Amino acid sequence: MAANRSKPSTPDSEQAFLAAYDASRFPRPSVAVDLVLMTVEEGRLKALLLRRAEHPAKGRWSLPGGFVGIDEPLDAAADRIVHGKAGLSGVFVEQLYTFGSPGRDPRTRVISVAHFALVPAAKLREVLTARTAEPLALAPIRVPWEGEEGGPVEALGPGGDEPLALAFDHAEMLGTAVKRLRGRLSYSPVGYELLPGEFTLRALQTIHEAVLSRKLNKDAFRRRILASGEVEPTGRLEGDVGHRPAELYRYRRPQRPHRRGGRGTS
Amino acid sequence: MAANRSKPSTPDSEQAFLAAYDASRFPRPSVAVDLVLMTVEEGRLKALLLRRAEHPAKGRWSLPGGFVGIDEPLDAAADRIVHGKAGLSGVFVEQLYTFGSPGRDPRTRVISVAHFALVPAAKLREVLTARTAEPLALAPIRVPWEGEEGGPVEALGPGGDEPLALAFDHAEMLGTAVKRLRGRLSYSPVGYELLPGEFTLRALQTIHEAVLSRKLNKDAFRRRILASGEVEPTGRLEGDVGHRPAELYRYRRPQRPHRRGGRGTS
DNA sequence: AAAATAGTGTCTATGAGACACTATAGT
DNA sequence: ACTATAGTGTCTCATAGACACTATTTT
Repeated sequence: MAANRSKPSTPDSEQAFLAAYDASRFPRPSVAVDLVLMTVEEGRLKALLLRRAEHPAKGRWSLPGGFVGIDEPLDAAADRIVHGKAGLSGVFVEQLYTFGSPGRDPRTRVISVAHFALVPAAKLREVLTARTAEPLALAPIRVPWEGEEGGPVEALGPGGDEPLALAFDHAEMLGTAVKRLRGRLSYSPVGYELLPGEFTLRALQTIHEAVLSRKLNKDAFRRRILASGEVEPTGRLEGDVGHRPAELYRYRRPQRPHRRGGRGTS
Repeated sequence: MAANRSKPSTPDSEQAFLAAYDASRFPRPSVAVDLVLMTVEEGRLKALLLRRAEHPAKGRWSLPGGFVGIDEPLDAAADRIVHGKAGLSGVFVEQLYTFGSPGRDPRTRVISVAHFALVPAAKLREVLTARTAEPLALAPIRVPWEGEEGGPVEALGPGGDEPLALAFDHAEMLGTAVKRLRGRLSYSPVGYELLPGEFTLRALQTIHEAVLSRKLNKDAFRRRILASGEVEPTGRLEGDVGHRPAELYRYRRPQRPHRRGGRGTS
């Protein structure tokens, strides 16, 4: 095992063990936060990527991220990336998984606490049009597995077919995010985070279908959503659609289900 | 924000951002792994705790843990704690959540990647009897919330009613572990990790009931488990039970569903 | 009027809870 | 024989898929 050399000779002793791992006497890793900013646009699941202009992994595409400040909570770091990098606010952010293989970053030992964020397509698209100077892309995700099997996924280029070269272990991070999102969708009202304030049930269904990569039954979907009580009709109808307009609904937030962590910092 | 002082004056630039966070120029946190070793014994969910003999949090009870070696993968560190601290092998270990509030450890900034592990009661009880020198306890967990609501939980003393004083944010870690375990149980064959190789369906049901903190329907439970194909009869019967003995079953591992992380390292 | 999608009613298949019943080892 | 639990068969209820049908707006 990798840690044997730093292990004391009395491995059964808690005190000796902790003492041997005295934080000030051993090298510490860097800790970063990476963000999987996801949306659904044109019926496809997409994620925000950034082309790396510098080494390491120069020219490859990576998730937005940054190192965690020594006095900064993890969720504050995640919010900082979301705000600073993308100018977004009020989006759903949740901790995802921590990636810590030695060698995942060639510079030094970097442990990255991946987060995922859900943003309505229009909001995320604004970021791209506002920041044309930066090499940003809203890349469609191709998921090579069914259900919640898991594993790395591909991000596709603007053509929509050729996969992009991803930096570090970011294909795995993306895959973990998709897996989590699929799991959430089944029992958690997380689809609304990807929609504007008012939406049609058809739009909500499209979100679900894009995330799950499978068609859903229209009738059963409507019944299930309406029965859940998560949604309430606004009385208004969508307009300009060339056919019968659907009613607009809004999400009834039960008690602000956006869990924005906030363990000690604003 | 906590990180503003280390933020460059051009926050829109990815390159400047990363450069400003150059890992070698800023203080790094310590990274630890803490383990929630859980079992079900006498129809109760229990966790392994350790009484801290030294500062900080001297005299309080804490989860077994340790710092992560600079070249050590996170899952290897978790295995090391499980093996070294408890002498256990072949148990189910899974990454849980990363806790990183500044101030959660009074010594220094410590970010802890919590893991949870599932161990059959007999196996975990052996550890306690083998290591009487160490202040270990297998504490019943009292969960003050329903379903998968989440939140901190209490660990109870040997009397089974008075709560133990827990160190750091370990009540939250325990709560997160219970929440995860409850979620898993519904759709993942994780209950078998808490049982010996052969078990009766009644024993499996007891596991489920203890984890979920609610009674389950006997008939529906049997039907569901048998229909799942996760289990196969051994043909043998339990013995010495003062009534009709139940048939013993064993878990049919489909393709070794124990996911033992292993991201790049053996 | 035609096109296109919104929205509703009904039938069916499936899975869980409820309940009653039979089966069997130990005392 | 009695007790306690194992194990089975059947009914009912809730939910999802399938399908047919009606409703309404734009062109």
